[in-house]
Amino acid sequence: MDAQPGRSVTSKVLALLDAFTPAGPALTLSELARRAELPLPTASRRVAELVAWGALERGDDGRYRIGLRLWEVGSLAPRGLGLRELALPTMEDLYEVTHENVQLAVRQDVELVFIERIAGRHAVPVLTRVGGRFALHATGVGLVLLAYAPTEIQEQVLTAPLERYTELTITDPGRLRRALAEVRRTGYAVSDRQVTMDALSVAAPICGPEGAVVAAISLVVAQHRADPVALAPLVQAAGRTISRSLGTSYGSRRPSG
Amino acid sequence: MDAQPGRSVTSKVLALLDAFTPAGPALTLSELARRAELPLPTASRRVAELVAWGALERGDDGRYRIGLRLWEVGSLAPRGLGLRELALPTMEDLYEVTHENVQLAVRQDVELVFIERIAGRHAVPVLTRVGGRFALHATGVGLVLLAYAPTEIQEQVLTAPLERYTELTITDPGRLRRALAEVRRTGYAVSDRQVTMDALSVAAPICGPEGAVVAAISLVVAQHRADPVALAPLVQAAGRTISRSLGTSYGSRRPSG
DNA sequence: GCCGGCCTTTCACTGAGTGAAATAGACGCT
DNA sequence: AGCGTCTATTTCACTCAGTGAAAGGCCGGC
Repeated sequence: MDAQPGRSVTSKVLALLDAFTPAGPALTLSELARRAELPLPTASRRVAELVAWGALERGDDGRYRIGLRLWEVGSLAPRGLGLRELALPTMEDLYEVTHENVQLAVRQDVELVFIERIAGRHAVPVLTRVGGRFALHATGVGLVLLAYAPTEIQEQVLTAPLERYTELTITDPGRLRRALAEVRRTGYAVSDRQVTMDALSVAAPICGPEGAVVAAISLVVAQHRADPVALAPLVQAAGRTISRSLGTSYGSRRPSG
Repeated sequence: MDAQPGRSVTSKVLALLDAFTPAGPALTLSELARRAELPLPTASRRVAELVAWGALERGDDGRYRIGLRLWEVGSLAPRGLGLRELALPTMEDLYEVTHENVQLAVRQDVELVFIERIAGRHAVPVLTRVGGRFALHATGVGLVLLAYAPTEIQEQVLTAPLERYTELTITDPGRLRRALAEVRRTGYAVSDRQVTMDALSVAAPICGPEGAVVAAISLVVAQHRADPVALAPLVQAAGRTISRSLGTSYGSRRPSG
């Protein structure tokens, strides 16, 4: 083969799936090939197989989209829908009591992924999307997930530049390190206007059967009417409730994130 | 290669993903190889690549599960999370008004797939699972999806044996054909104790921008206190509301299901 | 000790996958 | 009609990624 050797067929197939993003969920074959860095004929053949299986779907407009079959398989992810199913009742309780945004997230490498969100119609608008990613160092859930992450992950985040979202975002590694220690000491995290200047979030850890932190839950409220200290026990209690349900089910053991 | 020629690498990778089911979401490599009908070394290599990418995750127990990365990609499916996001507010309204189970489903080939469910704590327990499949001929959503499906799909369902769930399940092709005509005439479907003897569901279609039926929404209520004729307008209105939001967004055009 | 599961590595073979090039359709502009 | 640019598919000869039988390694149970 003339192409750069060392590229497996599997990696090409996965690169095609990787080409889809929240910003561009519908792509032509050419776009797909460009993003996956594959020659057009190769992309054409792999895509045809993916469509035949249902991993991709071709719309009337000729563009390809992620297929329902892939969504079905994805829904079997324990850290995705599995976690959501267990957490949702508790999240709804938290929403009923506060009528504020409730968020559930897990860590994937050095980022967080939002698993579920209950957005009150009258609550602060949040820009997060279920299935979307975000940096660990700014949000409440992110601080919790980072505080309890393995050391090597923490170091990776602390040594890389910390993106600034507002003037209150922690971008100094030393300050972040102290903030994480505080999270571990108190058992909850507060992100005060570190993502947007109008919002504040309070987050607590969710633990798996072995006691390791596998997810985080948070309340996002309008900053001006927020009392983090009053909200913390509420969020922590929710976290503990979900941790308990995790202990009794959750497939079985925790996959290493 | 000694193996049966004609099996592409891609098909093997997809077969590995296919091995996971709601009943068995955590598999050892050997189980995985058996279900995908692959020799162990082959499965081992493909699985290693899938794990490296994040499509699969390996737990502390050595079992493989669907990975979060695959859930992320799956969440980009327009007919999955995309549809859910658009429909959820309306579904919540329907729930607030009735406090009964609200279900959202789409058709995939000759079955239906549940996209979302709001299950009231005090409502009839339903056995459906988000991401789960079901036959088209019994449920309310199924009857709607089948009534507006392409002729070849209808014929496929009508000529195959119709599984019986209760004594009221329609298993006669002629009767089913008449039921579907009635659905098309009235614009809604009623499944009266055709899945379980305690539940009744009323369903209405959801249409895409081109007018084609792309999904169905239903209320599932306890049979003894149900009044289908009273519920129908409510469900139909919800269906129309969601259809309207579909017209203005939904990525763009409808993929052929 | 020995067997039954697990899973990974070795090694020589070979056809599935390859991509440049050619083909062909679909649009827009002049 | 003619040209340019975008699409996507098909052809064809080459070759290396993928292959699986067999061997090796690692637990636990008996």
